[in-house]
Amino acid sequence: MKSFIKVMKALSDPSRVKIMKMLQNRMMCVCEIQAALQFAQSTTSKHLQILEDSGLIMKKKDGLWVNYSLADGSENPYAVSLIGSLTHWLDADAEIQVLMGQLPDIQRENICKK
Amino acid sequence: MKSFIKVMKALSDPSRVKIMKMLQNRMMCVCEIQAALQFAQSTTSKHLQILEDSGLIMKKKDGLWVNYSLADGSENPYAVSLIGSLTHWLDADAEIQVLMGQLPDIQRENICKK
DNA sequence: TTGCTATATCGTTATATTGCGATATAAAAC
DNA sequence: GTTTTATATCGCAATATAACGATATAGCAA
Repeated sequence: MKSFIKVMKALSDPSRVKIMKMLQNRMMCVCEIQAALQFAQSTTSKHLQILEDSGLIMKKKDGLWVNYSLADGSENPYAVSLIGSLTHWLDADAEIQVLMGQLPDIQRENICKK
Repeated sequence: MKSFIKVMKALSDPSRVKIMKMLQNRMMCVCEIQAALQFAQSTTSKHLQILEDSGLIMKKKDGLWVNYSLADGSENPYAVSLIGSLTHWLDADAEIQVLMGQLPDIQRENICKK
């Protein structure tokens, strides 16, 4: 029950769902996600932590960057199913489409390392 | 997005998930659900309202009783999918098994009409 | 070493959620 | 009509969540 509730809670926030949809497209570092969602860095980091803790996403350090991507699902069986469903879900959603449209312009080279 | 979030929020509470699992077994009135969950009547009613509003369950009046059952899913496409997944999910969960075990003893004839 | 950059964590505030008891509504019985 | 019963709604307290800024940590560069 606990792991199920964790996945559901993680996906009951629109911002976290947006993160899932972006990661479905490609792996991203924290500052890219932050730029896409227009959130403070601490807020972005916390959302990512909740998603990771539920087994929906995973992280991989690359020097100074931390790259987040969709989890393979080995952590939480309910996460596998939801990740799969989310693949087709919400593609027609207006908010998601706007977000996806600006995704190509969000690259860590342009955002970080000022 | 909004209807998706509604379903996820509805299912991020253990008590509401329990209600879903019970209704998967059979239709129930409010006082039966209240007895099963050991909640105040107002609390039970509120949970049911949240589930109904998300399109996960539906109600049917029968005189003084209001019978709740799983929705057919015409209200919310995400609800259909989750109702389907929940059919097999959590059957092995300890809390759910205890609840299901005491379900046969919970009948409106024994609970209401004191 | 010192600085700089990306990310994580802490502390706080505003809002949302969950529970309750009290009250209101609706339908049946008297 | 009044009473009874099942359910819904209201108002409140306790807790959880989501946002922020400030600070801490980790890794590269000089």
